Amino acid sequence: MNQDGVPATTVQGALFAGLPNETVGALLDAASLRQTTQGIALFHQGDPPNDLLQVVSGMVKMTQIGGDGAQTTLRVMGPGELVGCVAVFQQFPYPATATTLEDTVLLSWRAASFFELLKQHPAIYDNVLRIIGTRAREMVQRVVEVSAKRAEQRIAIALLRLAAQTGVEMEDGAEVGLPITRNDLAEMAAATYFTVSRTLSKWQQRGIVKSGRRRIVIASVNKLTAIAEGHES
Amino acid sequence: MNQDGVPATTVQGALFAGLPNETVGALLDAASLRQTTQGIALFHQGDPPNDLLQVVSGMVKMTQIGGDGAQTTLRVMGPGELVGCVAVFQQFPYPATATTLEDTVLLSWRAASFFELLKQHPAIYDNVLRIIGTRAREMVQRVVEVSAKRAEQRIAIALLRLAAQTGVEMEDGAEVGLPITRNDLAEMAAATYFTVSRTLSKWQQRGIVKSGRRRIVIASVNKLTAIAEGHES
DNA sequence: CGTCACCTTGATGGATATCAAAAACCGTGG
DNA sequence: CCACGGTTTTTGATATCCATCAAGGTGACG
Repeated sequence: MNQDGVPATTVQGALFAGLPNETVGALLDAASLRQTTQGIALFHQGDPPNDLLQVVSGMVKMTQIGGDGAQTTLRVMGPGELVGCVAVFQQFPYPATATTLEDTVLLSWRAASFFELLKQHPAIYDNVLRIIGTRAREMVQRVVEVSAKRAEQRIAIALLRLAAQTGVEMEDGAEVGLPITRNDLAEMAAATYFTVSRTLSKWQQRGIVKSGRRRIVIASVNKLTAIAEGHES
Repeated sequence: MNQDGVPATTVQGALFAGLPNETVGALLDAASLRQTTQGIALFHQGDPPNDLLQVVSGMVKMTQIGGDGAQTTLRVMGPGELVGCVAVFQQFPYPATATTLEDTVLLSWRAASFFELLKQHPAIYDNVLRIIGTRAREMVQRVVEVSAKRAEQRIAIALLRLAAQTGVEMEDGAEVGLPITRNDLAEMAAATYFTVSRTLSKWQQRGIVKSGRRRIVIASVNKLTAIAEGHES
């Protein structure tokens, strides 16, 4: 891998944090590169967890589809994040489907070879533990949000999170850095796209956001944060 | 600890699974016993994560209280389960408050001494990783439930989960094994106790449950499961 | 037997989903 | 450049779920 043009010094992500160069090298040697276009499913909910993936560039969303057909987006993952890590370590079927939101490059390890690496380089354990622990805390956070907050707040939270992950500064605010439909946002916020549309319209009138087709600019992060926290007007 | 009357062979819980006797002994030696009555807070949301706890007997519930005062019960934990494990391993403030639901006995490790043990007995890592990974998967599950299901389904799910954790067989069904108020159930199901009361009344009329003051018996697990899965009448 | 905690039930309202229809937008192929 | 077709978005009307408010009932326990 190193000779593939990915020098170790540019490697980023919680998996590699604080590891000696030798271990980083071993990880990279065992990985393969995977490139995809937008809209590709990296794996499907229910598949056996054969591959551990790390986003190098691009974005991936994790969605679960319930028995009744309702889609829930669990999270959106960007560069440096591990996709499918809990499933791989626990050898459970992937609980959700991973879909690319744009052209995406990934590092990929076969589960078996990753376990091999873990055995040889126990230092990786710490990072894995940290990553999974962080994942657990994030999900706890989401449970509370969905349980206790109203749709408008959840939409604000989802938008702010997206902006933090992908936002690009504009002269008139922060624009979400990838094309996003009302429906995408609805799945992230546990609402319908009707409600999302109405909410964005209302915010636009108040000058909090500017939105177009597949495009949202946050004009006032402060006001949106206030809404997210329940300090409603 | 061994000499305190808790022979290693009776130790249970995912933390000890598969460990050599020597390691189990070291864990027990480093632990202290903690006994509490019902209704005691073991730690509070926001406290520094000083102690790792394992339930030996009894039940503990984890609740988070939001800025607006709304309580959400994240989960109920029984014998063998680790309370506060993610917070301790990540050294983050406890995200929720742990309260005993009945008289409870716990094993307790100070965070520092547990990390010491981890270093000396790396085999524990595997178990910790497994426990936290399982926690993460459970929380993902909950996100989907709360996002996509209706109140009646969530109540059914909460009841079935409680029965699985604490249920005792009766001649007329499975009784939830601890006193539980409508309000408790409401916090678990992200609903109000009014809705819980109405729902239980309806189910009682249909012969699915029998409920009294702080007491619920599931007369038909099958029917309740059908409701939980959305196969409504 | 009074008091407190818990539970039930009804009436009402608000938030949000659902249904319906049309408008805006965008890429594409003529 | 323009017309077309599909996707996305908006907006309105309505229905539904569930929270909220209000009032009283019921059981446990000192």
